[in-house]
Amino acid sequence: MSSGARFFVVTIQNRRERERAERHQLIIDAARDLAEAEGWDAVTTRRLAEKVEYSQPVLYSHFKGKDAIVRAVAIQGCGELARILHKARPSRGESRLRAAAEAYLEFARERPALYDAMFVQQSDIPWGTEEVPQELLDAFGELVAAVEPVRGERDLEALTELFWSSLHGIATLMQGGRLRPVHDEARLDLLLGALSLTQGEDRP
Amino acid sequence: MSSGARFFVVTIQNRRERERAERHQLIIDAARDLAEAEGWDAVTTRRLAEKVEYSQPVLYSHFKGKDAIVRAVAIQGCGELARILHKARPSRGESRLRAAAEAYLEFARERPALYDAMFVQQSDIPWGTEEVPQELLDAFGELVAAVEPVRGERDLEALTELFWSSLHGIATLMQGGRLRPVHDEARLDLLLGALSLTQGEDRP
DNA sequence: GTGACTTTCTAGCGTTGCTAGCGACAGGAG
DNA sequence: CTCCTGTCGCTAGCAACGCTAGAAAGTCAC
Repeated sequence: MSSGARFFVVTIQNRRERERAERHQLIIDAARDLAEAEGWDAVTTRRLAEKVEYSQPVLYSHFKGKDAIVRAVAIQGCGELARILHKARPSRGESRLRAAAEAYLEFARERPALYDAMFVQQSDIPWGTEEVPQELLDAFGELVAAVEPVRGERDLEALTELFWSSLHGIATLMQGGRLRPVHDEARLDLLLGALSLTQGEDRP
Repeated sequence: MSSGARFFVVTIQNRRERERAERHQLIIDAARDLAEAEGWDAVTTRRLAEKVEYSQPVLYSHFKGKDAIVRAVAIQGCGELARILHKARPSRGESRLRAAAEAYLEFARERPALYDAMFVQQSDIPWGTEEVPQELLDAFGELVAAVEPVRGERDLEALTELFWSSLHGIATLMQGGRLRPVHDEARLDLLLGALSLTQGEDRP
């Protein structure tokens, strides 16, 4: 086997790997689009296969199962959320905390299916100490940065977890129609007021 | 048809209705037990029918479908949560808000499947203005009562919604393993401190 | 007993996630 | 050019799902 032939083979393999990677992403995108258009119940392996114009078994050559596809969508969604939070900058007179909160809630409201895959549907994404996907760390990092200015003497990580939890609770209960839309504004104001280091004089 | 016969018929119908009601409850209990033991994925109509020792179609003579069974479990779960919150009284030096929060989180932790049916799985339970189940109003009412002492000048209903949202966010993210257990205590302390009307002097 | 009515079960439909095993095709060897 | 080999994607099918039609069993007044 000549080195030329080897080189040839390698480039062919590269092309194949590239095509495989493209198809991999195609599946993820199709699953996300289908879920956002018709909800996760509509995302069946048959419909997904039809959408990417391959047969079902092809999906299983890329992902271990349907759960793994949802997980891939979720992780990429975290990357997107991180980007959105990073771009969210306070307008005049607005706190960074408020800008982040509003961006987070808007994301959850506008992309409910994606949000669902990320934070509601239980998946075996390793959130613990081991091998957390970078996209997740990025998103959480953005929240930490937004909380930092109001941290005071409080534990930054715990405070960020509380901020995130509150936003998550609001987002999911709203999505389920369990909160009264009349209070949307007041609820957020109360959260931001409560988390901020005000001494109480600027509360209504 | 004599009046005696009519009376007889009526009592027989009463007995039948009573037996039907008992079986109705039996199905709900079986579904809840099965879900709590093995998760909602394990609650199939076949397994449920087997557990109540009837065939599948019997389930459909009581409920419109599987969703309706889950909904019934959820509503009764709300009643149970309301009772637990009502019994939750602060111990020495503890605020009522903290007692309620701890009881709520303990409920979510100890009965994750039940909690899931109540507040996570989307159902068409009418949360809006029309025909909200009484159990739900009771549970929310208990939260309102717990928030009232710290309300200050703030809108009581919006503040309660925020309190509930924060607890719900903490509960669900914890359940998914998305929060670090190390911060469990600090997170709750921060929430209670933030929501209370402290002037900041008692924050660490 | 008999006939009408209710209740319950058997059996099956269409769909789901997933997989075994076949056929087509590309690339290297002679 | 022809054969061989290994990769690749497809067809077809499995078990389990929610749900339902229609048969079978049971119950009651007469």
